[in-house]
Amino acid sequence: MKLSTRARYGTKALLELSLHWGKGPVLLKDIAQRQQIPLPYLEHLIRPLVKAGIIKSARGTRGGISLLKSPKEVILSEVIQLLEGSIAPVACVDNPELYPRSDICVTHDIWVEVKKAMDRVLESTTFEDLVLRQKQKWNLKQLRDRQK
Amino acid sequence: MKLSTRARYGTKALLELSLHWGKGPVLLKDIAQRQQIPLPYLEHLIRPLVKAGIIKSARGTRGGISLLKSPKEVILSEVIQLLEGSIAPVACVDNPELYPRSDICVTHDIWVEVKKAMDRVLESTTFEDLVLRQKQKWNLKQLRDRQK
DNA sequence: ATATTTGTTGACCATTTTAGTCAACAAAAA
DNA sequence: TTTTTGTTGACTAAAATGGTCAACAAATAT
Repeated sequence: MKLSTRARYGTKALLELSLHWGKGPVLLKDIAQRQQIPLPYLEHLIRPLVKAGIIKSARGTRGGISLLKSPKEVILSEVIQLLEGSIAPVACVDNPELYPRSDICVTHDIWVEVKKAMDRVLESTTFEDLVLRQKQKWNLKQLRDRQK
Repeated sequence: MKLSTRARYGTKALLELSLHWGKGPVLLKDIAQRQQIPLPYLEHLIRPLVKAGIIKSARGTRGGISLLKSPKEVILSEVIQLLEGSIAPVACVDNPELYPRSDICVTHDIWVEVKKAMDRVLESTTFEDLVLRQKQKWNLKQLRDRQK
């Protein structure tokens, strides 16, 4: 039940972009370095995000990638779906019609509930939320560091 | 983020045992056939459940496996943990101490929330619940079938 | 122009995980 | 002592994961 690195790296990249929102494009190279992601791998990861219209990319000297939407409009569940595919714990949750017995299968119902519980968290989280949380964390850390 | 077959098969096997609770041991062969699980695979799957004291096994002519606890006392989250390991979507949720940056990492916090949401479902579900749901489903199905 | 800096694409690959299989064995009961 | 079951450990095929690499394309700077 682990999330793939695709989803983890991808959300981190989008968080970087969200923190940089409104300040022009960010270099893939820089994201890769700051988030410890192999650059050639990151190049592949962002592709579905470009396709989905969440980010755009530009080549050349002042290129890089940047958010197309406001962080407020980028929902975590959507991003995970793009990078990871469905988070349903079992395939029959997504298309019960393929699994003839799922209508009398009680474990099926439980996995539906688990997925809904995950969705409630992921659908209620935007990248604006993550940005706000991040800034709070940094403030707290500064306070802690000054105490020493 | 898919559950492994271990967890799926294992919970199905335990559901079979729960439905049979109080009526003596069930043959692995029968569980394997009813739930479409390869017998030699099932033999391996049940081992952690025996070790954990949830079921016991007996060899020989009137052997098989049977529940040691009442279905009411067997919690789904515990079973999943035994068969699948932690359901935490990322490893740093389980031991943040190994990941130095998790205290300032906001994605970490989200994964914690996702895990908690899953746990709320899995920890509140016992195999008695599953048995009751199963019997309700069967009743409904009978009613539906009579309508035809 | 052309050199440099970026992103794009597709093919490739090593490692790990998953989902089993198989054979030899052990114990209980008929 | 034969039959019926579960036990154990070694083994394996296939798929998924997590990348890498090379050739290319487009923007910008000179």
